[in-house]
Amino acid sequence: MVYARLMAVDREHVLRSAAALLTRRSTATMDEVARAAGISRATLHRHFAGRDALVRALEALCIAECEAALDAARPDEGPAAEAVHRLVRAIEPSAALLAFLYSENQLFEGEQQNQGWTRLDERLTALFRRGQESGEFRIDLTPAWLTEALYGLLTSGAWAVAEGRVAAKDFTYMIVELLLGGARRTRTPRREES
Amino acid sequence: MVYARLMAVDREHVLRSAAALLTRRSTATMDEVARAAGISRATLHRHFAGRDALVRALEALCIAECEAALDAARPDEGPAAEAVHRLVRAIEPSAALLAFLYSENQLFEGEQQNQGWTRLDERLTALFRRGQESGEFRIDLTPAWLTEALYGLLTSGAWAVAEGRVAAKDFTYMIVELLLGGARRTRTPRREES
DNA sequence: ACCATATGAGACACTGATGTCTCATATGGG
DNA sequence: CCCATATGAGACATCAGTGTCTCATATGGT
Repeated sequence: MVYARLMAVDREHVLRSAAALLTRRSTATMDEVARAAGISRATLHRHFAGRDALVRALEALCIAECEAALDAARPDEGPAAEAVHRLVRAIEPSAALLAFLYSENQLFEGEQQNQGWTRLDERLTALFRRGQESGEFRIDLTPAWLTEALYGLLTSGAWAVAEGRVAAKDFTYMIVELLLGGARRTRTPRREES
Repeated sequence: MVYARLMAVDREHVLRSAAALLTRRSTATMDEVARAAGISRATLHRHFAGRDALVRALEALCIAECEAALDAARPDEGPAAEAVHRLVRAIEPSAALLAFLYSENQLFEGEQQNQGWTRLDERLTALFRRGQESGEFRIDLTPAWLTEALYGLLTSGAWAVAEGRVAAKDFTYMIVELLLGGARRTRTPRREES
């Protein structure tokens, strides 16, 4: 297997372009995915057994990215609010892919869904819980709901940016400010801007 | 056409059960949709030319419901925050259907998408803008983003309830409080509870 | 130059869903 | 009772996407 380097098509690039395409049109065909990656359908099939395998690979990629973002955000350090801010900033590049997978609800109805999601949920939930216990966050919104809401805002944000309704540079700010501060005008409007 | 009353299958019921099913499994087949409504596939086809027509009908239904909810919420009366609260409460029964259509992004990529959505967007945007001009809402989050975020939170909320992660009775409270007040604990924690 | 491997192009069968049709039956008004 | 209509069941062709295969060609080490 010294010839492994002959593999001109790198899996990473294929997954990237597939993510970019499926984010826009979630019903794109395998042929379109292949062409978007600049390869033939046959080659695509050689790397990913089928559409299902491709989506699973994207799922794994997204989970890995989200976990990496979570690691980089150091969720256990400093004020929870700032940790959330770091997290959103770190997860932004993965938001579009997350939005695609979020709408692929068939991923979660099977008997054996990727346990990576529940691990992510737990870590996010823990972050919000920490914020509650430290007195930073209100306690009448459950950590589970805050986690779910974060997912929702990330997907909405990705969509809004893709549609041109929100400037890409405002992505993090809009999400963090809404998630933490809400729309009501009462206190600490800005600050901790990047 | 005196025999119109012979129509045993009422369109409304079919749309309702289709919405309920597609909300859970967005890839449900026409046969499943028919069976869920208690009719045969042939009859379903007699009422809706095809799957596309069915989704379009659901889209129209959802838009009508949302507009009715918006009307009932009296978005131009009283404080904008309370209007938002009334709106979310009124739109709650349609949230699941909204979530389904929201993920059906093919609806928005065609050249001629239902203009009802843009009308809804405009009315929601106007509500948030009114809140900003009255000094209730902060001005650094654009009305367009607040509108998009509301959609996102509604779909997340519907999903969370369906998954059992959030109690159905908390739906409105969780969404309104997060959208208006955010997660940060600083001021006016509860109040204006239903 | 040689050779192993990866790729592209295309053909092919298969599958699942869709849309259309027919016919028998049930329903309800006249 | 008669008849118009709606429905259910099923057959049927169609179609798009998928997965598999073959073969010719390109690529890049040796």
